Amino acid sequence: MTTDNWLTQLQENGYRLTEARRAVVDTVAVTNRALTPIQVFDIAREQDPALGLVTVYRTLEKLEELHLIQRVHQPQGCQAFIAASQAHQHLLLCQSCGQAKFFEGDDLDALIDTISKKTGYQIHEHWLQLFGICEACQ
Amino acid sequence: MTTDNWLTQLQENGYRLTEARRAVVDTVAVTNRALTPIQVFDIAREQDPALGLVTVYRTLEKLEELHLIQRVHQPQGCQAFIAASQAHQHLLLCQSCGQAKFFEGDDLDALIDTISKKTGYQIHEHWLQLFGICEACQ
DNA sequence: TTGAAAATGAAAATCATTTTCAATAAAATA
DNA sequence: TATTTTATTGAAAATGATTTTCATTTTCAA
Repeated sequence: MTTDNWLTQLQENGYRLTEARRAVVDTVAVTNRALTPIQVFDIAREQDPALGLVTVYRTLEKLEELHLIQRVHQPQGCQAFIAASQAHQHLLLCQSCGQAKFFEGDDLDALIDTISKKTGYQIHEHWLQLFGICEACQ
Repeated sequence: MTTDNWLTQLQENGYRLTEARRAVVDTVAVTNRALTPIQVFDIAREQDPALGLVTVYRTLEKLEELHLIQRVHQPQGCQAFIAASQAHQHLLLCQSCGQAKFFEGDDLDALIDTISKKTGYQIHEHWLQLFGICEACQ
């Protein structure tokens, strides 16, 4: 299970297992849409009412550092986080309900190669994100 | 010249031409890298020392609304703006000096079509951004 | 079981951005 | 050109998100 795996990872990296971290992990690991710190706070407090917003920030920071979550960039803002994709994948976001799906984007190599030759840039990284409407919302 | 064109556009949309706006436009229109409001402020004040940061924010807001500038998303933050591309283009950013170049990305249609069929999403928009090192910085 | 060290929440501090407001400047009108 | 209307301005205050500080609590290794 993702939750337990994340907790193990935290532990293996020298972080202690606490009620607050369990609540944050339980929240973010099982949600398939991007959540802002405040949203995580609101949800996670159902499990741990004593949880502080500061601890949410601190826990998200650690989860990001361990690449267990990643920041999601959107037109409305870039403060939200989501469980990170394992392999090199890209995000597809529903503009209606926020649901997120990851997909493979290896087809980009040719395009990147072309751009590299055309511009003279050495290209090291790429961001691709798709926005649309999921089946359920259509 | 881009600067004059932007000023004309502002005027045609009912906004007045002021020293402050000229300074902000002169700054952003000629810079080929993304600038944060504070950076715009620092540069534009050389031309108009009385310029206030608030006015920078307000002017950037109007320029974005007229699609003359666009927000640039980066790992370090998403507060920076750059002169917008005319056609549908994507950004290539130098991770060393920040220089930005636009490129065409029409090759994406096939990929997007595949993802759409695979996921059931209707895809309405896509973001693609490349990061690397420009020729001068290599 | 105990004690050192990490983690916590609350409050304060910081930083970016927005709002308020009285003074000023642009441009429409006379 | 002088006048008037109205948008625009900068400063200060307010806001909202995030970070830091700190005394207290909790975890976990010994």
